[in-house]
Amino acid sequence: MELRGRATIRDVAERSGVSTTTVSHVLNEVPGKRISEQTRVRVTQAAADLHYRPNKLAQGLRTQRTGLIGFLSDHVSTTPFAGRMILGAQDAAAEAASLLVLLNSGGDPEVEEREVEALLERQVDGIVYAAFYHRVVTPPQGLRRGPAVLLDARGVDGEFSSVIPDEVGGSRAGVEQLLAAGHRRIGFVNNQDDIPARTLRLAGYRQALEVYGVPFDHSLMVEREPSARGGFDGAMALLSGIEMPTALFCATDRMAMGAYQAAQELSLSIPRDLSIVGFDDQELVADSLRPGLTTVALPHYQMGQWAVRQLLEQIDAPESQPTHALIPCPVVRRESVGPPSRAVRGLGGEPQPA
Amino acid sequence: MELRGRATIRDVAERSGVSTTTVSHVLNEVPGKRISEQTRVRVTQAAADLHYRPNKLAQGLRTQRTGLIGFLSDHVSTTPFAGRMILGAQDAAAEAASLLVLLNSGGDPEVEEREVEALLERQVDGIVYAAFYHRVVTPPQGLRRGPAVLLDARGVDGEFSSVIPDEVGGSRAGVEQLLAAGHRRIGFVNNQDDIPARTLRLAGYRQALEVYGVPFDHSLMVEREPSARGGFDGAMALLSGIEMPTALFCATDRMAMGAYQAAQELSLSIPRDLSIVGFDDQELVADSLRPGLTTVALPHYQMGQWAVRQLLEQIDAPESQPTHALIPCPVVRRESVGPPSRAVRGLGGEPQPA
DNA sequence: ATGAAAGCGCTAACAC
DNA sequence: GTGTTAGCGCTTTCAT
Repeated sequence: MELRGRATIRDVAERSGVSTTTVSHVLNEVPGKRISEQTRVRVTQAAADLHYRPNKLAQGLRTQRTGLIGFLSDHVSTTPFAGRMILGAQDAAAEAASLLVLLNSGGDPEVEEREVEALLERQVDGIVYAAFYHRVVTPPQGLRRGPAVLLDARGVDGEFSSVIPDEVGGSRAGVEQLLAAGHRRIGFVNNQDDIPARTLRLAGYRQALEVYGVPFDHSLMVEREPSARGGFDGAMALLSGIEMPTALFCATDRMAMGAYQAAQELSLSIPRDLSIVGFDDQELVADSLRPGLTTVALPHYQMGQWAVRQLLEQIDAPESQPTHALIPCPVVRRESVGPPSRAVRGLGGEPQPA
Repeated sequence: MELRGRATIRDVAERSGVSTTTVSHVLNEVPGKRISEQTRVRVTQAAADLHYRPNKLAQGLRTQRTGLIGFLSDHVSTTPFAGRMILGAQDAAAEAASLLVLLNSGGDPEVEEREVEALLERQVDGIVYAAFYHRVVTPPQGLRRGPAVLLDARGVDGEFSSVIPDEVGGSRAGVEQLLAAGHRRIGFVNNQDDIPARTLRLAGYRQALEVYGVPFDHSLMVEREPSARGGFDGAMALLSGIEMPTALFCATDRMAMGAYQAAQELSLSIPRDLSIVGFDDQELVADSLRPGLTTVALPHYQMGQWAVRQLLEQIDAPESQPTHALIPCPVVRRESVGPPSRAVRGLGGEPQPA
């Protein structure tokens, strides 16, 4: 049976001896239409016999609803996080029998506009505009022409609904892991890039300290590029200081990986001599490190899900107001956090973990 | 301007004072239809004025060609490799003005069948069936009903066109890096899973040895789970042997990461005391390790591209024979390979690294 | 060089 | 309860 040669509603109508209207009524279970049990059975049977599947294209043309959702992103699909975001979006789409049409702009605004057009031409019901890391964006103009939601991004104005991770809360929770374990000198290896995460994660770090009554010490923070290299450098700088921190909070897992390398370089054992908490929960990294890295997870799946659910709502209620969601970032505990080492705390006397 | 309220071909026809037929001819540049320069201009102008964009749904209904390609996979989108595969597919699709419709089955065959149906209902022009690691699959029945290509997978019979990485060649090239650097005792930390990569990468390893006239030594190979943990264990086993290898070839980058950890544990410096080559080129890992990991890249982008290109060809030539492609796996040189350490080669007398 | 008419497969008023 | 008719927006013979 060829893609093209499928049974149509007419075939089903003929085989069951009724009109196409009736077939449509039966198969779509249109409410308010009373159909005799007999016909219902005959139609259903005929449809089954013929392996009839409605042509969604024709359906969409008629109903002005395609069950297609555009998923437009800059680099998202090549990013390790992307998958979970897309999966969340997909699952949410599936709840409404919708499918995702994927498109990558590579970050080029012109390409972006063209791609929005391509999506619109296909009569998608709405568009999710995704960024591959939390940032502020100016979405393509075309987005205004239909329902749209920003994923892992905030628009400059609040025009579109959007969903982003609760960086502050996540960061605070991460640092609190360290504080709760007894650490008071906690170095912060921050990302130097000018993105929301930088300031937000710093804010969370400060909040956590405040909760524990620990004064913020500027000399405990460094900013580097968000790579293993940057993390290594930053950690080295912090750990080579006069009064070495007993723990490090790293703005990304890759940086945390660099911090591990620095610890190794300095013959510091984790978590005995040094505790480390990361951010991102890049499984590939966090779970592969020895010991496993305690980190803060970015809720990509949930964000993807939220975006599509919100989009579907907007499609059904076109005049609704934009909503902005903040999804929590849960801490993922592994083995990189322990009590502070006496030696470096310089207090002496307390029992020391093996 | 609302999604729904877009200008139609009729609006353009009215505005330019011609029939919709003519508009269609002009806009689609139908060959053989001579249109006066005047009308052409008028139509083009009207279309531009109205921001006319054809409704692809209607077009597709009429032409039996939607410009939609189904991309169905098991777990692919949540996998770090997925992105490049999807991107390659997308780029190839773009060449034919087609879009990708993404679907994940989660590995459930029943879900898979349903999803193929969903794709078929949408009248996709063809389907790419992708696996998230190279393996042998029995594709869903529904796939037979239209053009389809297997990506990173081989069908049990050769029914569908398919594309997979040249594991043997890649593996050989990787090991040759080590041989060329002078290594002769090369440990192989293989993946224990029963998948094509296991035997194929072993075959490549043996081929490389053969080229250099080095006999295969069974005691130099271990098989472990393909994680950092497994790599650590495997490397430990090999490096603790009586005659320690001077280099390690690891079946995956994650395992290589474990091998780095083992080296650290044994105070072996890479590449001075031990050279390591991985497989996969998981950037996140390979590029973050210190020193950078020399590894063999899996050609995900190219495979994705090949799959869609092949699919498009099949769509245009429905009766063509299935083709099977093997895409080369290039070596990515970083800093984990050096000449063998004299000390561990067991020649004696040489100075020994700290 | 241009247009009328049919029809892709489906749904939705409105009849009966 | 079921059918007739029109039409979603487009392309494509076939006329003229």
